[in-house]
Amino acid sequence: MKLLVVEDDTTTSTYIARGLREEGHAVDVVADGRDGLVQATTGQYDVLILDRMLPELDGLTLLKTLRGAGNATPVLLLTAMGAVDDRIDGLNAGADDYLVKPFAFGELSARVNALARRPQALEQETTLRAGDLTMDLITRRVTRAGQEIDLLPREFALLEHLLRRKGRVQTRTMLLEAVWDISFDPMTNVVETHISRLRAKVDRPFDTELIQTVRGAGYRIDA
Amino acid sequence: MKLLVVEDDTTTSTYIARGLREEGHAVDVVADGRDGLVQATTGQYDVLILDRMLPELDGLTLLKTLRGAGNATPVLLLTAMGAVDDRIDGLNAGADDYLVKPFAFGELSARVNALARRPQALEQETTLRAGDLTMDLITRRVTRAGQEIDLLPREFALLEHLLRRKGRVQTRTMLLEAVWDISFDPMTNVVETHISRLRAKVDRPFDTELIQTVRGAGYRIDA
DNA sequence: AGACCCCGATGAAACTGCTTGTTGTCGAAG
DNA sequence: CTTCGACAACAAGCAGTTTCATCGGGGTCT
Repeated sequence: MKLLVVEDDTTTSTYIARGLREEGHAVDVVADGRDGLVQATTGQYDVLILDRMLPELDGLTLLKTLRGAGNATPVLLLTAMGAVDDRIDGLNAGADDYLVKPFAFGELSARVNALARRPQALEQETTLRAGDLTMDLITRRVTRAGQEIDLLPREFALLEHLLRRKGRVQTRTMLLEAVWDISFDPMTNVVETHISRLRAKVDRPFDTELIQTVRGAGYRIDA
Repeated sequence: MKLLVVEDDTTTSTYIARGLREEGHAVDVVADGRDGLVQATTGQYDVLILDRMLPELDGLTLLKTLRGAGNATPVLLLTAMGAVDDRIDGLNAGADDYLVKPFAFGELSARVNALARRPQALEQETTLRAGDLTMDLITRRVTRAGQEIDLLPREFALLEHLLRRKGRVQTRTMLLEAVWDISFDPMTNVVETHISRLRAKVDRPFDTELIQTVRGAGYRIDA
């Protein structure tokens, strides 16, 4: 199993790394957040072990960035603080599990194994992603490249529908049915109108366009 | 170490109990929530292992009741569901850790030991916060920017509910269910009314607004 | 009586869908 | 190869509708 440890305290990181290697894993170690992000995005890891407090780039930010980029590698967050709030922040940021320092090595090992074993994307239900776009269905927040976008209810519904069938073309009829709940052609261009508005908020301010029109067929979202 | 297992599925409970006894712990087992509550409050346990779904009295309710009564025994929550939301609910209710079924015994053991080792009462969430707002659930005091705000009972309940799910949008229906305990639409604007009153006390006198309306969806609190 | 809460009315603001005019794309004819 | 026409998609403005905020009256419980 290939693991990445991002931890600035060398005492801790060598302790973790040695233990995991003894269990037969391939372990990479980096000491700051920026290197961590690079390494995490380029290497194919089974689990990331991430300290919350890091130089250069804080662990939570790193995690958010990673998730924002669509990376779903299981993350175990190490935190020095034990307050519930911190855990919640961690889970919200996209961590799959957390561990409060100090911890026994056996505990870390158990959790790492649990994470690797767990069928991924079991969580995902609450957040939809496409490229650098994130849509959180619970908080009802949409962000792209870290920037928050606020959408009107209909726009939100439309984007949600498109994201849920990412990559597949949705015809006007399908969209009318799903988002407007009408099964006849209203003889107007409601769909086009709303796609246009959605684009103005979601695509226009950024460099790559996520919402694509398939002429003669419909629309599709794709990274 | 003295442990209590509250679990209705006998297969699981005997599996857990046997394992823990082999490690030299004293283990009591009860099969429903009501017995669990009685046992937990009377016996002096080091850790409680609590199933989330229980007959008679649901695990989460049990936990809340226990915490409400000032009992700070570390609790490990077992949950069948893996969604982040459930974990957050669990942690909010006062759990110290959770474990998603199915799990390896070693994992359970590691966590139980970790909980017992951990200096207690470090958690005990009695205050909710959002930005410069503080809500103390014991003294029932709410302050913002150092200034005390007094709320009517319903307003207090509403704010508490929103704070407990900080960041997440709560629909009118959810609020009616949770704060008013009614599961039908009363066809009136009770919620809006109380939100309005709450805002007058909590937001209006200050510069940033914590209570946000998400048009077409509901309300959300956020710093 | 007092405190608290629900209700209905009212006005304001937000949202949506339509209309209209513009731009873009494709294919066939010149 | 270019031009033109038809059709598809887009964008902006406007107006009807829906949703929300606020207020005061009246009911209810203590």
